[in-house]
Amino acid sequence: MAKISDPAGRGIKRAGIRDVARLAGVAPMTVSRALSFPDLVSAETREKITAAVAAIGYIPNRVASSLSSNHTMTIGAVIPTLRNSIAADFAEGFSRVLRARGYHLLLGNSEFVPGDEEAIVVEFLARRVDGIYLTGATHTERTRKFLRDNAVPTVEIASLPEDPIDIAVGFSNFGAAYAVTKMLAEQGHQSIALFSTFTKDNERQVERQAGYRAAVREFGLDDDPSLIAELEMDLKAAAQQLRLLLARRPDVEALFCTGDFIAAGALFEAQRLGVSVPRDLAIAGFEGLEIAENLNPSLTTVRIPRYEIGIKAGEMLLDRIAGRSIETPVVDMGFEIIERESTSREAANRPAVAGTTFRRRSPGE
Amino acid sequence: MAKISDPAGRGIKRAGIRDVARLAGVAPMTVSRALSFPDLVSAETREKITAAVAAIGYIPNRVASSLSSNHTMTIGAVIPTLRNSIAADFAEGFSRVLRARGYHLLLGNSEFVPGDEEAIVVEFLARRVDGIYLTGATHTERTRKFLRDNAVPTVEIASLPEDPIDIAVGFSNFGAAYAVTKMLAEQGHQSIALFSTFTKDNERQVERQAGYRAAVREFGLDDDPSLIAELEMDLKAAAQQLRLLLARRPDVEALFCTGDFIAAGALFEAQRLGVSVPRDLAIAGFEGLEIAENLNPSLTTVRIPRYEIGIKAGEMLLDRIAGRSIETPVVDMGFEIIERESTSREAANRPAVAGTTFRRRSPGE
DNA sequence: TTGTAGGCGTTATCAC
DNA sequence: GTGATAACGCCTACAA
Repeated sequence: MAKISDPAGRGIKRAGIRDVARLAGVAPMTVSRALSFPDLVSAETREKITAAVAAIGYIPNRVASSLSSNHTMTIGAVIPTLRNSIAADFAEGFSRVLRARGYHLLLGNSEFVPGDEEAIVVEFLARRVDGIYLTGATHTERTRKFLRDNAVPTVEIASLPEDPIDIAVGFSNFGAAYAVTKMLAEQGHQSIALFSTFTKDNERQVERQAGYRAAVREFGLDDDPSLIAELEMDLKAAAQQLRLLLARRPDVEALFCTGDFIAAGALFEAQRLGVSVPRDLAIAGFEGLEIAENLNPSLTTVRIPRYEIGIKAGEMLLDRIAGRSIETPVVDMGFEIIERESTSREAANRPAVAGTTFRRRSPGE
Repeated sequence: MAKISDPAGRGIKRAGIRDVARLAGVAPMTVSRALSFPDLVSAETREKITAAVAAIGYIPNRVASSLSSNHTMTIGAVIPTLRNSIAADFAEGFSRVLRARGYHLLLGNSEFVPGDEEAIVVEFLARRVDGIYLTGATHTERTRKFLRDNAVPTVEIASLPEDPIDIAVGFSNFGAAYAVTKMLAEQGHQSIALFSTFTKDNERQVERQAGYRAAVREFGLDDDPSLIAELEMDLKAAAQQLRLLLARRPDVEALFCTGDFIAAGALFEAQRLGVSVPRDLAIAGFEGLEIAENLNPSLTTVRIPRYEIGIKAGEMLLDRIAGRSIETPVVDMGFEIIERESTSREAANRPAVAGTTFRRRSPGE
């Protein structure tokens, strides 16, 4: 294999715009124009330059152009984790929009630690990103201040913050959790348990718990605190928590999980314990992952328009960067409850019930 | 909310190193040194500068420093997709190593299209990344040439390429698939089906099919081509293909899926069809996802050290960038077959068999 | 349509 | 230990 002699890149003098200009017999500025705005250059000149670029193997230096133009064509994205996470789906839609418009994504993992997020944001600012993408709406005061002081277009994803840093695209976590709990209540369940992931520094989970609690109050459901557990987004943790729950409250009738993998883990454990779903225990998930509709019984869940949220966020942020005015700074992309076998009262007797769906906007919309 | 007046960032004159220098009463060069190499500056000067930085709210401009120093502290990563993909796990380990050493990740999605990968790589080169991370070993000739000509440290992930661009970290896809098929054969299965994802431009899947075929030949198994299907990494597609397979070959005894989600989809469909696993059909997966051990029956699979591969790749690439010599350019991180209930001969009669594991290096190691 | 001058904000280099 | 100077490679602004 060809040995790469100088990893640091020193000593290798890459071709510059001057080299191209010399070969094409024009001024450097003309080369710059020919590459950025081909229409501003005569066809003849353009061809000479194109040929020179190809001959030399010239690759423009975007670092220099960024310094000069004050645009990096880069968006910094803070994402808690890519593992088992719908955050990856948001980011994927977002990144597709960016790429189509010549922007690239600089990635930072915060691991759900606001302090880490702050450090990442500062690093992004140092790199002079043109915009910033934050997952969720829980940030340190300094993060908010940095972003506003530096006037960096910023989009917050997955929530509907009351006081957004700049713009936001998401859905009502409160409303979705409320709707699921209400649905379970209307099916006659009185003791509805809640498995959520950790609420620390995660307003999405806080909102979902709040939505659950609001429904519990409104419908006069069992409000025993031992019906609630916080755990990792992890199948095994869900299995363990289900065993603990059944030990504490063997009479529990329904279980609402704020993540489909948690619901799946609970469902699998129920099967192992001989607890029939939905006959002995109804289970509902959250997120609308592909696996939900394939489980046996199929899983009732809330479909979040993950991909669409990412795309909308990308479009809005780029509009923002382009200086176009934003009609609504906080966009609610809604959610959809998908009722399937895991909460079907009939499925207790006859399995394989087809799922029915209906769409709701978040309350207050 | 505070209005951000100027999205493009113009008109807002950020504080520069000169401003800090003036306030601290030193030269700009001294400020630069104090921030990059605090030890080279007297304690007194350092304090004055630290105070000035805080007072002004100075955030250094890394674009300028990159241009000047010829280091961007950025690695460009090409990842086919973040959805349902172990590629996200590789990247997560990789990114953690980078961050600990001050590097950041620039992300590009190739969607498994080598031409797109090439365009992304060129863009990365234009941005003068210090290193490049590629998923897999299938790249266009031009991509390889660009990277070698420009002497950019490059790591290829997930395969063991014979002719690596620079360095590589992965495992033997061939060896792992061979081992699974062999295991099934030794359990007495004669007709073993294969569900893999698309082999087009994906040498990992090509290698896995090749490993399967090698075992089929070696053990004199049923080599009916209709036992093989290519499909998306998708539970529903797996369900559909299982129905087709059972229609074609109702006598099939075992099914090897080159992805755990495919295996899960097939397992769920088998349950719906009343096909008992493993009694009527043994099923094995690939990847070693968390879900595999939680299914009922638990799923036999191949554990890939996903996270570890990412970490090793990060360490090697940074070593490469630092100019340290690399002992082995292609590192095999091995794999581990995890036998669980879904292929257990005894589980047909008594369920809930604990999984047993053993570790193997790739053949030839 | 093309070219000239100057500067973007930092760091390498060498002198003090 | 500190500072002056000259790049880094391109683009903005203006001129021809």
